Amino acid sequence: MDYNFHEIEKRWQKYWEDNKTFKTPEDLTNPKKCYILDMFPYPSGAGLHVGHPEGYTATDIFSRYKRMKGFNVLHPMGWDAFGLPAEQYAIQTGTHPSITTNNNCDTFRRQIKELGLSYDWDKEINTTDPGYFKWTQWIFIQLYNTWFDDKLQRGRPISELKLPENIAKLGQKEIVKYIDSKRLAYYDNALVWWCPSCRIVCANEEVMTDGSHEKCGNRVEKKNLKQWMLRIPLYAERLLKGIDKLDWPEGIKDMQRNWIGRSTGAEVDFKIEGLNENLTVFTTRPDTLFGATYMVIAPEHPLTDAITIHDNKNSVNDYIKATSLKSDLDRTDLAKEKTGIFTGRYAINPVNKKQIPIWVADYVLTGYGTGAIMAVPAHDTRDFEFAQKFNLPIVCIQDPDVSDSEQKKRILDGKECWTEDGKYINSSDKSTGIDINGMNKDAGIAHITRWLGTKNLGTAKVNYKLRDWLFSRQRYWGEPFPVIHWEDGEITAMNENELPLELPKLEKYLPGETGESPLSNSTEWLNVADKNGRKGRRETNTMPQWAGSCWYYLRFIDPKNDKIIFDLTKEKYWMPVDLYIGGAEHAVLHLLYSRFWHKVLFDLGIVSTDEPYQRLFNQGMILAFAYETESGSKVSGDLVEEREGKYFHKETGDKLKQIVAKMSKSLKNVVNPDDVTSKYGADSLRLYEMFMGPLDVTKPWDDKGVKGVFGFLGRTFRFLSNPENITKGEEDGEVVKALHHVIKKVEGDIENLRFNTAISAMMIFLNLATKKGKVTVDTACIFTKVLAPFAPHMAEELWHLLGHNETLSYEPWTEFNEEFLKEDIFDYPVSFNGKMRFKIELPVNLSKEEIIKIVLADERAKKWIGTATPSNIIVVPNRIVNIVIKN
RNA sequence: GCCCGGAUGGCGGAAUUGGUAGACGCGCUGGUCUCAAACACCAGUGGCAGCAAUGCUGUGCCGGUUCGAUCCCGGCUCCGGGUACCA
Repeated sequence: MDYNFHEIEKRWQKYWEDNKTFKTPEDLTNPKKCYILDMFPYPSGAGLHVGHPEGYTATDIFSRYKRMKGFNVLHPMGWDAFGLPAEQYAIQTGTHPSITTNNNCDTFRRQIKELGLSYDWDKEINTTDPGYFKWTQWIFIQLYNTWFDDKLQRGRPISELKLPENIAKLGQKEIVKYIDSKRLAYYDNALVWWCPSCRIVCANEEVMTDGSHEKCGNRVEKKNLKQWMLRIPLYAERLLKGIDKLDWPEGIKDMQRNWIGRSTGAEVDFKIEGLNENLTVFTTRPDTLFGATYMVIAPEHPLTDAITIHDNKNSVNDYIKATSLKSDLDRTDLAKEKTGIFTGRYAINPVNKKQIPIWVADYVLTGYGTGAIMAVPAHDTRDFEFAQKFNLPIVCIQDPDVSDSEQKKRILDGKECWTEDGKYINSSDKSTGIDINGMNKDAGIAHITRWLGTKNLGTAKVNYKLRDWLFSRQRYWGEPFPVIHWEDGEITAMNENELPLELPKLEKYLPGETGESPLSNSTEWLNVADKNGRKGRRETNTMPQWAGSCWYYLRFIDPKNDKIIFDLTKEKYWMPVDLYIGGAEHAVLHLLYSRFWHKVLFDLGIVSTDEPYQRLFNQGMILAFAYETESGSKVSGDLVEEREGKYFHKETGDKLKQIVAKMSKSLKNVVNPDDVTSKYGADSLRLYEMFMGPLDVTKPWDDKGVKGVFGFLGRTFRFLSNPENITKGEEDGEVVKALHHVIKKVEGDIENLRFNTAISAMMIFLNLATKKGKVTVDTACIFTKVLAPFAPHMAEELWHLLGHNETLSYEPWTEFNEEFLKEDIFDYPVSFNGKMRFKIELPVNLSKEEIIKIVLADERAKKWIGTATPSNIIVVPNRIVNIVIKN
């Protein structure tokens, strides 16, 4: 029978849809549950890319396998549909973004269904649906009404916030100010990244290291605007600790840890000469205080003006002005030539009472630590560079642990920077009574920190790189904030029963040049009044795209609930997500934001788990072949021709080099899943994407590889669909062994997401079966089930041809039998000095002595031993025999 | 600079993480079928030498540990990802 994949796939897709085969079980008593989630796509106008099916097929295989293993499976799909492209299209054409979005969703849905992915479409969600974003707004209100109790390390309702007595006395305005200062969501002036091209504010995370906007590549600027911010740093410690328990790739965990950027040290107070103020610095190396020869404050530091003495005012102000004009790109420029200016004033080093100059320099950042540092040029590379440039003293206080005596001398003389450990020198002072000379780093830090504490000069302190999350965008196509700014300055959140707050229809979608969102054009929507006639204005910013994707996995559990965000019993049953697969580009942002919201919801008793995603896996990118000339210029794919495995330019005839690059329109090497499906079928596309290589690595698409798996599927179908090949009665022993081997291999590989080797094992089995010419019905059925998660359409068809009337989606997975896998004989490799020379078949239960005896008696062994005497013979049972001969 | 990851045939990749390197697939070569091609099927395929048996060599480079190293340790080179004046 021919492998008519078009007909087979269409028929089974219809069957699954008509029968709602993949409807999520309602019965929540099955203790085996599995929540398998994909990172839901942004439905772009271009349709599905071959990168999408990679992750989707992986979760689909896992889902289908778990169903056969008797699990209740939740496997949903939806659309992260707020976003800039639909809005920009609206600006150009006037088409409402919801129309564009719905069209794109239709395309995506059709394409995904054509891949035979086993989603429960009754659970489909769309972040732009008011029934969905009602609850996004609702969560924002929860954040607004939550404060973080530092002692208990958890979020609590704002109603439980106790007012300090001194605040309570100050009156309503100060009380509100105090409460607002504790809310997880707050509204404030913020120096923000502004993309003049997109006319939009960007989060720190959306600005690339070269100062360009992630979305459009144009350069961003700083702008001071009123913005909504979320206090994610309060959860830094929880977010950091939570990472340890997660079954995530170590690399991703490291990236999150680095992003959170915890560092321990101390805050130290320095007295300022002639000012009744302390200058507080944060340092990770309080032990190096004796080497602190100057101090630096950020240009934006609040004390800058007070510290600068009269004579230096002009020069310092000029410097501050110059740095503020610098874009951050220049400020973090590669050259990083340090600049700075002396304030004219001195601080007192607490450990030795020495006067040290205070400088202003932009290599000290205002947003980290206290915005001021003590500079230890001998042991910090940045300070060293600065001190050299401005001729500031460099005092070495650690005897470097280096063997090179010249280098050692340079370091001791302050001519070279030493950042490693070493025993302290020059680190004692009679007037203060401290002496850490001879100690090493750990002891020194502990000693000095303790001393600072007892003298009230400083305290141990932990700092994080993680900053407040800028949460508003000057955009139309996003969730409106459920808040009102009243004319008297009060800000209130809307009542939960007034949600959702929908977007107004607009004539024009273009944002203002000044940073005003397009919503400010909609006066009717914008202006409100309360029952007392007090006038107010709605927030014109909208939420960033992260908002909808921060919690969608929760709504999937109960997507149609219009009474509450989700049913708590259902949440308790399904959470946490057991497997989450998506691209590594979300390693920090989405996953960190999402974990933050989840923890807040957990603290408020809304969710039952502390972490949302128990197991995470990142699929690698799929690249494509591209071609370039010897000089390295790229050649479009349609201008390349292949001759005898070599590549040439069709027009110039030049020899071309095959390289691997991202798929791009300009290189004409974009692979469209629709083309692959129509040529080879969805099962082939699925199988190829899984067979290309390990799921997590980047790998190039190769059309010829699709043909390979297509051939395998064709052979499988032709063999198993032919009744002549299917027999009754006892199965051949070798086939039984191979069958159980493939069951075991596939099972283990699916659990570990190693689909490429699972497929290879199935190929090996089929090769054996075709060689044998026939298999029993039982074997055919079992192998069909093994294949089912990977090539579900064909497996259903075979299952049907083998005499079944129902879907095999819930057929119990056949457990492999270890008995069948046992070997009686092992083919021992015999090696001499580690080099394999010949093999010898021996029963598996022989003793070492017996093995040695038989091997040494072998003619081939005699040849290799010759006249020598083996000095040692190593026998590893059922592994190897190694004979050691010394010459 | 710092933090991760990687380097195995012509290509994608396997190897129970110390025990037969190159599974499986692609490509290539030869053959069967065909008027021919495509499809399908059979055989071969790391490199070098040899008609062959077989031998030598081989997992980015240098060195080490070991009876034995793709795997462990030390030192490099190159490639990919993240991040960056975070004190």
